[in-house]
Amino acid sequence: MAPIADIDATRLKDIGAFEGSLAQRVYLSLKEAILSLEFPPGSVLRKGMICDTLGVSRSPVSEAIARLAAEGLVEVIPQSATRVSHFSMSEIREGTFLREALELATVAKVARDRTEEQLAQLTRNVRLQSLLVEDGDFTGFYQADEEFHAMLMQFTGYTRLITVARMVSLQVSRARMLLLPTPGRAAETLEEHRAIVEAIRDQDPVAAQTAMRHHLGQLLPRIEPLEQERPELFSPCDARKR
Amino acid sequence: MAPIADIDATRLKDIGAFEGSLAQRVYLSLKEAILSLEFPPGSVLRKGMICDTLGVSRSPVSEAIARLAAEGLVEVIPQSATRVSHFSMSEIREGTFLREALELATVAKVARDRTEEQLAQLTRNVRLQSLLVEDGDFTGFYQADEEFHAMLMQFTGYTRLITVARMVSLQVSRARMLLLPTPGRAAETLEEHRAIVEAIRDQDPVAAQTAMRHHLGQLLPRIEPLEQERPELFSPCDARKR
DNA sequence: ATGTGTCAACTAACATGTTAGTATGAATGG
DNA sequence: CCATTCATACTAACATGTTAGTTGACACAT
Repeated sequence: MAPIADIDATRLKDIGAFEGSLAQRVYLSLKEAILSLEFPPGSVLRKGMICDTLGVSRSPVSEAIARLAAEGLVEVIPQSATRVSHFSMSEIREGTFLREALELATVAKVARDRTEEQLAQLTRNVRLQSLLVEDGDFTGFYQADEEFHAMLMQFTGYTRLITVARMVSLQVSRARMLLLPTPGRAAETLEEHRAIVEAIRDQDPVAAQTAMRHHLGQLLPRIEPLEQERPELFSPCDARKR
Repeated sequence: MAPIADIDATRLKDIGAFEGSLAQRVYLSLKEAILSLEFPPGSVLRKGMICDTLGVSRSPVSEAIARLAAEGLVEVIPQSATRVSHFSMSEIREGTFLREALELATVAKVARDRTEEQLAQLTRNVRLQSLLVEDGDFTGFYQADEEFHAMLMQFTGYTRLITVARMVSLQVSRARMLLLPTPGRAAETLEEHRAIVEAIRDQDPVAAQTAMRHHLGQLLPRIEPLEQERPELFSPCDARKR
């Protein structure tokens, strides 16, 4: 009768797998566990346990948690506890809004300023996606998809763009983990990517934005049903204790 | 001959003026000093000195500095020092790009979904701006300007939007401090705001975006000359030591 | 049985001690 | 006189000790 507020597991990826300062590595390890839903929404993070598991002191752990809190991945209740944030449909909607704003600006700029080399890279990526769809390699397709969008942002020449885009749509990325990819959807996605690349090829910013808007518009309707299907992952459903 | 890498002053606003945790207050105090250019770009932040000045220990100061580093306001050289970031024209350009992306999405949504009450608030704000221009109250006008944009973002119903917009254009805000407001520019700005509100009144998203794009486009050309006028504030000018 | 007050245990927040990496400058060799 | 080395001093990064606020359970009164 109490999976309501459960404790986190000790299956954090070892910090040796990452690089950078201790705090950075702890941050990445925790972030991965949260985004992969290995730490489910609502579960409690105990500093002491994390320190023991990872074999570090509380300083780097505190810094890591502070960053996660700033990004909204965890909620820290002062002097009491810190737990993994629940999903919130309003936050997810906001994330898609912000991401769309950035992606539209990105794709318009790239359509205007693209080089032949950049176009070739995009075309190559889409061809790779095509192969992966044929092979039914969804994991590979997911990666290629991510890379496609990252590539676009990189082509703007704005280095922080990817970082900001990742941050604003963190909740969306996490919710996306619950969506199992289907052959049909992957094929559709591929076509949407093709349309974007074609508009970029033609250096038509308006068409590129339209295609991107359509592409991004597919995600939210697929996430929304989750609120009914998995209500325990969302926030305002419970008036449990007290 | 060494204003090259100078030390920071002790004129931080007392943390008693802020609220929240110690770390939060230290963060706000430092941020204010950096954004107001009281800590000039390139100056070195010493943890010890900050601790003494503010009367706190290194923990909250470290957390505050970590946050400032994440936002790009300071650069920390591992094991060595942390200094206030220089201006970087490329970062400022990127900031304006990101801000424009967000403001355009914002204004389009508000133009679509606005209520009468929201329109009234915007109109009221613009009328206030008009008065302030007449009175030559530039400080007040600056605040009303900020409020105008904040209001728009608030009207979207997306709560993080303001935060994200502030963050991505932090460098721009800081650079803007070097621009002294002129009567002419304030009057122009007022007209641009009027155009935006009119498009929102007509619920015309495209016109609203056009007006907003024009409005935001005024800023960068006014910042760019600063790179020549105040080269010491910018980064890539020096190959000093070693 | 139920609402209330007290208390003990636990946590984040803060303070302080320790370590290790970097930069500076003096001493030395070319 | 200039380059190189090496020792020293200083810093951020990390570890650990301390404080104070919150929570939940239990006792007790109603």
